[in-house]
Amino acid sequence: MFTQAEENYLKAILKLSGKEKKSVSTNAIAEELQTKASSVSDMVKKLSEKGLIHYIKYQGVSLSKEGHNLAVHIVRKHRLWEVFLVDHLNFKWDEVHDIAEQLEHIHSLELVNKLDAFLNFPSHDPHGDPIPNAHGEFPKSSAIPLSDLPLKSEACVVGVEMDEPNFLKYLDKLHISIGSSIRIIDVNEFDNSFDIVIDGKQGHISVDVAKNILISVL
Amino acid sequence: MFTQAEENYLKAILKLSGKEKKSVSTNAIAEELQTKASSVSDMVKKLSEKGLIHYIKYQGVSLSKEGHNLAVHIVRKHRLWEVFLVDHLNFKWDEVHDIAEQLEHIHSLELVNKLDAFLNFPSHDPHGDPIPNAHGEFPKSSAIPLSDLPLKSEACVVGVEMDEPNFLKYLDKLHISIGSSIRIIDVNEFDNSFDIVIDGKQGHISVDVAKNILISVL
DNA sequence: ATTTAAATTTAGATATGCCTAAAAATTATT
DNA sequence: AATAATTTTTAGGCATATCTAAATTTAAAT
Repeated sequence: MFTQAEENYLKAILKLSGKEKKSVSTNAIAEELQTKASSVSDMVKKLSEKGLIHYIKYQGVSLSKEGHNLAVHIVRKHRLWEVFLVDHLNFKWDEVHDIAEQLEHIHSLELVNKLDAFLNFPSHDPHGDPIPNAHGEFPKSSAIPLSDLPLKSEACVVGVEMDEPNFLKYLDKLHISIGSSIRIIDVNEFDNSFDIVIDGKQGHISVDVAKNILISVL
Repeated sequence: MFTQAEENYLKAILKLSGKEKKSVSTNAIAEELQTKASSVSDMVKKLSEKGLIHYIKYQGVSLSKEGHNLAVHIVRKHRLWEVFLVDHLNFKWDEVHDIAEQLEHIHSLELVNKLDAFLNFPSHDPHGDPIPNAHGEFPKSSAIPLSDLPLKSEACVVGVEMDEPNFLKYLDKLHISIGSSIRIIDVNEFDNSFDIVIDGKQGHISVDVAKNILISVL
């Protein structure tokens, strides 16, 4: 069995290595986990000894097969619990992250799979993030950031890149939610901000917001 | 915030002090938590410094107001999660204890109360144990051990005193479950075993089993 | 009331996971 | 290529939570 600290490191490495599975630096992990590089060095040594990551001093780390599987499983748990919290306990999408951070460390394969079944095998969490299935496979998606959407093209909001409650609450205020229809009418050269239409109504957002909204072109 | 270790100690002290709230010995706690008396001494000192228990060296411990509230809250969480696991995820009553032991340490008052509402404010868990409400009040009950039931009186099974999977599975085999109607037809002097009738069918159980079945006289 | 036995506490170790500060290795700059 | 800047690692500490073994206190027995 693994500790919560170990699991959090694996999750961070999975996130940082991206789908290209690039090698991750000590500093990047420290930044992601809001800790010190020296602490990362310690932990990375331990994870390497346990065979969960590949690690060469000064060269960064990458997940081993086992480490990858474990990290994906934790992501699976996190996202399934988020679905439960929002769909069944009436939490809002900006309230569930911290609770799911705790729930993802509950150890019971049977629990995860029964929860999955109870939730009807959801493919995405309340933030539009893909949920890996029991075999660790992610549903494929063609989502791109709203900031990459060509002018005038109609698209559908399918997710967000950021879980910060303040960002999510801001989207609520803008009436942007998953499933919203969205279109860019104009890009303002001055600050790169966007004039948009959401579900028929006009609006205006910054690049930073546009970058963190994921859409699927219709 | 408190650590899981601290919470487990408080829960153990609550259990051992009983409703008479008697003082609990170091050794009893060590036995309950399957640890060493020296470890208990260390922890008890810490809990005392934090104001969660009253502690006089060599004289045992008792819960403070705050410690009692916290312990009851953990019991509340444990039992609510058990209801969720059995009623919604289709776990059997002998499978939920270990998972609930983990879930009880999730920190979020909102989560507990929303879970409570989702479950329709249950008064008892799958083992018949009373669930304290949001104010920490237990539903009152007149349950007694089956071993104390007078001969021939009809009673209803309302709970069990023990969560060990082997015991619970044995009850399943005997077709004894919460809600079963039960009656003692005879007590066998030789080994104090009981001849019983469960839901109309005859059976035979040991004292140890009878002591761990809670009933309510009709 | 001593002695013996049992329970409890302290002392000293160990393992985890984190920290600061200093050293070492790598990368960037001139 | 040598120096500077950055990154990463080591060294040494600290807090939690546990342990064994020894010392102490309380309770039981003669």
